[in-house]
Amino acid sequence: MRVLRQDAARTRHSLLAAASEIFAEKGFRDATIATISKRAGTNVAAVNYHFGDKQTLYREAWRQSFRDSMEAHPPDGGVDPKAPPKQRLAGLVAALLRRINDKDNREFHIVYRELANPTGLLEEVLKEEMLPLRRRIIALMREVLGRRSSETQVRFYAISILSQCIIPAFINMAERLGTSPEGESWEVTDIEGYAEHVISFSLAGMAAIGRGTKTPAIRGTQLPRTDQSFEAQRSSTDHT
Amino acid sequence: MRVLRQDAARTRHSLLAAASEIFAEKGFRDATIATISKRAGTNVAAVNYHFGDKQTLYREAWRQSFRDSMEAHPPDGGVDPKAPPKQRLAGLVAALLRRINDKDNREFHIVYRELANPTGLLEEVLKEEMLPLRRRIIALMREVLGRRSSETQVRFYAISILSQCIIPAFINMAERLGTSPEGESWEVTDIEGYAEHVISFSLAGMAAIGRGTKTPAIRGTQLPRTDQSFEAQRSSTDHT
DNA sequence: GACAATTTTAAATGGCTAATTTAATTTACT
DNA sequence: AGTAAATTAAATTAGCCATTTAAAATTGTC
Repeated sequence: MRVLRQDAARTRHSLLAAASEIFAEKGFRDATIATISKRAGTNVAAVNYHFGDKQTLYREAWRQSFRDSMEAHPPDGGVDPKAPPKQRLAGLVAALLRRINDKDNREFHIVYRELANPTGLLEEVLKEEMLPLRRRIIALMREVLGRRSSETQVRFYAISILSQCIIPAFINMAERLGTSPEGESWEVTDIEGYAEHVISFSLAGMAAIGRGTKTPAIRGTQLPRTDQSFEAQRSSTDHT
Repeated sequence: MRVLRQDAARTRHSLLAAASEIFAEKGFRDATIATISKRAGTNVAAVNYHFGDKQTLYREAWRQSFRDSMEAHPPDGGVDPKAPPKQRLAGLVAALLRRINDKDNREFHIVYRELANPTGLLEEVLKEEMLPLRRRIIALMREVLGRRSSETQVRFYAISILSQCIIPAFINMAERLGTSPEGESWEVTDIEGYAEHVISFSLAGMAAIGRGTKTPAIRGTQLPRTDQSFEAQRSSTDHT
């Protein structure tokens, strides 16, 4: 009969931790079991002993990172669930920003690399964990916007807000490529300050919906539509 | 003495086109010369004959894609340079959105993969081509916001707008992973409609800056700061 | 404190992929 | 027709890694 041993649990944890780091740094393919077990301070065979194979380790590492991440930054941002919607939205934004930009966040980086080089290994896990987050955001947005707003409006506003929360992390990655000289970087160092900006910016933007379909400011800026954008593009002047 | 031949130019072009596609699909490492030359309809040796090595082909392919992309969607969005700032901003946003989300845009995808798996091969080229874009945006933002706005404010607003333009492309990638069920996708299919939303949303958000430092709506949503966030920079309030 | 299962280890196994070069052949241009 | 340019197929060269095995070490229990 199986007996759980102390040492086993310890190496299992080291492996998970190391795997999260390495997978976040290199993605599934470029991360080698050798590197991972080295950082974990164990033998290569340990991975297959404890997890069966690399793929399982990958999934488990992501799960672990996700749990850690959500625990460190609960999605309500510490705002009372009974607080008014706008305040809860502020909490959500702050939490999201803190979570994604937490330097200890491996989860985001793993997903990021998965997006660029899909392995398909996280499909189920992602579906399972991301959907509730989406529903939470949409529900909150609907509350803030009021029920006169359409489905697409709710989605567009949600996207606008989400995008602002995600981008600092992308910027950080881009900056690591060595683009942009001194003082001309997009990098966001003051996440808390930025969070305040996002909230004030977004609430003001959302308030516009209450003041009629379009603000006067918009009427002046009629979007010039280009020819190809009218009829669903016919493969923009393809030079075959 | 060297003579330029017709066939040479043709295969060179096919190679560039094929390379752009494949590099955009797979990134530098996973793209093989074999695949590229096959799609181009030439022999494997052709790459080395015409470009010397894979790396040069990579750089050239990106350059080509970038040129195509910028030509298809000029950054002013077709708005008269003498038009009022807000209108020019609308043009810039529309152009950016169209450019990034053009299904023929390889450039963006190549950079995207480069971010996840950096090769360092595009460093110079990127620096060279992206900086002017950044400066253009910042200058325009400063114009729209007026000169009472601080450096950080200008940057934050620019980031807010940029993020909204970039995200649809990221969403598309994420959706390709097969996450999110029917009708619960973040995907943006109507780019033109979304562009209008971004502009109205953002102009309203920016208008808030004129109405005092904070709108009444914000005062109610005091951000609960976490311990580690206090110390953090107070650069968000510096009116330079 | 010895036994048996659990865990760790070092070394070996097996398998796969790809850029680049060469030398021969074909093509295009004068 | 002749020659340099361009294409081709095949060979060359190079690298890297997950997993398994069998033996050694450890842990917990009786």
